[in-house]
Amino acid sequence: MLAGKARMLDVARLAGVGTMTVSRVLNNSAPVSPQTRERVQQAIKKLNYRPNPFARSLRQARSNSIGIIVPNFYDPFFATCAHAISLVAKQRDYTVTVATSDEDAQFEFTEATLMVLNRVAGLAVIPAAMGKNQLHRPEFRTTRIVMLDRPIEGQRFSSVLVENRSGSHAAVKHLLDHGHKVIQFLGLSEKLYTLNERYRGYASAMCEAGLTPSEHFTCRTMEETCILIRKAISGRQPPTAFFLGNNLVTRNALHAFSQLKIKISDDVAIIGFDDFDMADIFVPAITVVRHPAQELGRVAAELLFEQLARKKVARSKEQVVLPVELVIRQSCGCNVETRMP
Amino acid sequence: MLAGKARMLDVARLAGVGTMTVSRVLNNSAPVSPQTRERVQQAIKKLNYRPNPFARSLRQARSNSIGIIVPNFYDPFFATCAHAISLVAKQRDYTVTVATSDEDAQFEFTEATLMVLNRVAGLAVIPAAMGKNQLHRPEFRTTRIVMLDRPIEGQRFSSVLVENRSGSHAAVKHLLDHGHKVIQFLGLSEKLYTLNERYRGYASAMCEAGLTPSEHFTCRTMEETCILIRKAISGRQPPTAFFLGNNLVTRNALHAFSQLKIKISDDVAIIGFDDFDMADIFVPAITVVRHPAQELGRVAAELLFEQLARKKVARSKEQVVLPVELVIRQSCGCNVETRMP
DNA sequence: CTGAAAGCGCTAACAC
DNA sequence: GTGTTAGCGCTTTCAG
Repeated sequence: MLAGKARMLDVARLAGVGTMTVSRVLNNSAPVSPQTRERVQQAIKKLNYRPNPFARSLRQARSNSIGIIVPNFYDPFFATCAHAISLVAKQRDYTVTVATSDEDAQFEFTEATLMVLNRVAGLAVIPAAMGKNQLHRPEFRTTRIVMLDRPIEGQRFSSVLVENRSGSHAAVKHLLDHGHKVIQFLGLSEKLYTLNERYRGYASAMCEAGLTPSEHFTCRTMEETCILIRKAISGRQPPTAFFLGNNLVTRNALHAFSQLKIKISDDVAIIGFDDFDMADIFVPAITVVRHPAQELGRVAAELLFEQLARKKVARSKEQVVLPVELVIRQSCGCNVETRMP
Repeated sequence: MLAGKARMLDVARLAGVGTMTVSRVLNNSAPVSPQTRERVQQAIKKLNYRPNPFARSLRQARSNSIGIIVPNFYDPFFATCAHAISLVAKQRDYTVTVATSDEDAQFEFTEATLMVLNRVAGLAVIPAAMGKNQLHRPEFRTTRIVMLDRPIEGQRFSSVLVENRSGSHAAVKHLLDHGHKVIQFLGLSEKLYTLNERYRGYASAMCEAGLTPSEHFTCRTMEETCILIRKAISGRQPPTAFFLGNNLVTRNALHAFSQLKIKISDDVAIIGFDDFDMADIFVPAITVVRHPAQELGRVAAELLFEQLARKKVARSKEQVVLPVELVIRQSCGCNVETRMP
């Protein structure tokens, strides 16, 4: 028998009960006697019955589906988060609809609106960096939303973040322990919450060591980064180490160093925030602060489902902050022996 | 006025028409006089009316949503394809639900079934490599499905592929032009369609040059790859160049070369299939055959929507094959000058 | 514990 | 061109 053809009425007839009893067995929404339940389940199996999700959603005015909005899918970090969220959703028999904001709060708003019109049960969002966030608008008042990676200021939304500051602090401390005195922070944009936090972690470590922080926040392209680094290197107090704010900055910086014939860990030491696929293969292997991307998605999804289980939209916002890990390889100056098979 | 509160009846009353007229204006499903249409549109706007997607789907027995199934999201190639598909879907006012198969045909089947039960209008799939494909089963007879990147043998499904053979042929030809005589092919698995095709392209180029192909198809881990390469290098006819079947193999091989202290382009030349994020930053920069991942997703999505527009499920299968591009950098032995900003 | 009736919001089919 | 009727398949409500 083909799935999706039988209706609830067919099941009810075969089991010799009313449709409501079938519905109750399916949803555990009211007690059903064990014998009746058994008969109904037999009938369901026999007919290969599956409830029609639209009829159900139409009646209940909400679907068994959650929405995910991330800036893009190119950044493996975002892709990994999205994947982790969808794993949890699958586990709970929810489907997932996805959309990307391209870091634009306006697009994010459009996508979120569309999802709400499609009656998603809730939303998991990595908020767009550009523009004014719109998710606090009244039309989302009744929508459960959880933020990942970046919080939204002064709002009701729960969020799951990572230890940006302490992670950066530890990384910079490691560079200081290697004897570096002039360490520069390279960021992507002042608009990004994570970059700002990481800068603070960096700055506090520098200050504690009695050193002056120095930063460039605009490593958006390889060209820009190259120019910035060249200028820094040829200055009066050339940095002997760099702390790179995220994987995009790391990418740009690596390119710049190669262009400028600067040898990493001979000429300068570096540590990046956010691990990436080739970090351990690079020569020298790049020391990084590792983001628990998978965990971030998982926890956010669980938080969302927790909220869905509650009757009312929560007024209080929860914040979960996940630990990060300093993965020491070679670019920091450590001489870690690499394994030979 | 909050969206999603007004019903079609409210609009009809305000406009002084029947609900069917509203429906017709909304769907362009039948002619409506300009004046009436105008009145209806005014009412829609005034009430901020949005049709209820569930009621619509319930009635039409299908949703305005397509499903995407890819092996995983970690591989940027898959993520990019998925993104490109969802862009097209958005353009056509379709929502997208996603799922991953983990390269397992059984999981793929489960996810596809779930999506069909959720009445997706169609499916875009990068078929799982492991296990016997299940998408030809009768329960999918009425489902529009388009395959990307990998076809399914002898089935009714349209697919969008890339020029695996000729791309590989060109890459190997390039290595031959550099004077290499012993070139080895490194693959990931014989189970992967793409790897097999690329091997054929490699082999034909070798044969045409009067040389013997030589391959290893099991570069699944860095350790395995390392052992294979070491053995090859220390053999009687050590390869002076390698052609790497996909980005995972390239990754493993790069790791192995670094472990074995083999200098790329000094000791051996390499070309990889599939561009990757750090390829141009590596020292030396890696020459690759570039996959048009974005294009692949776009074309597949358009093919799918074309099929959706047709009344009946197409019996004939179409195949689109997209060109690839040899991106010459340095690992092949070319001395391409890198730009300085 | 169980069932019958009503109706969620929309559109196909048929009037006019 | 337009309106009326019926019903998609389910669950809420209320009555037993």
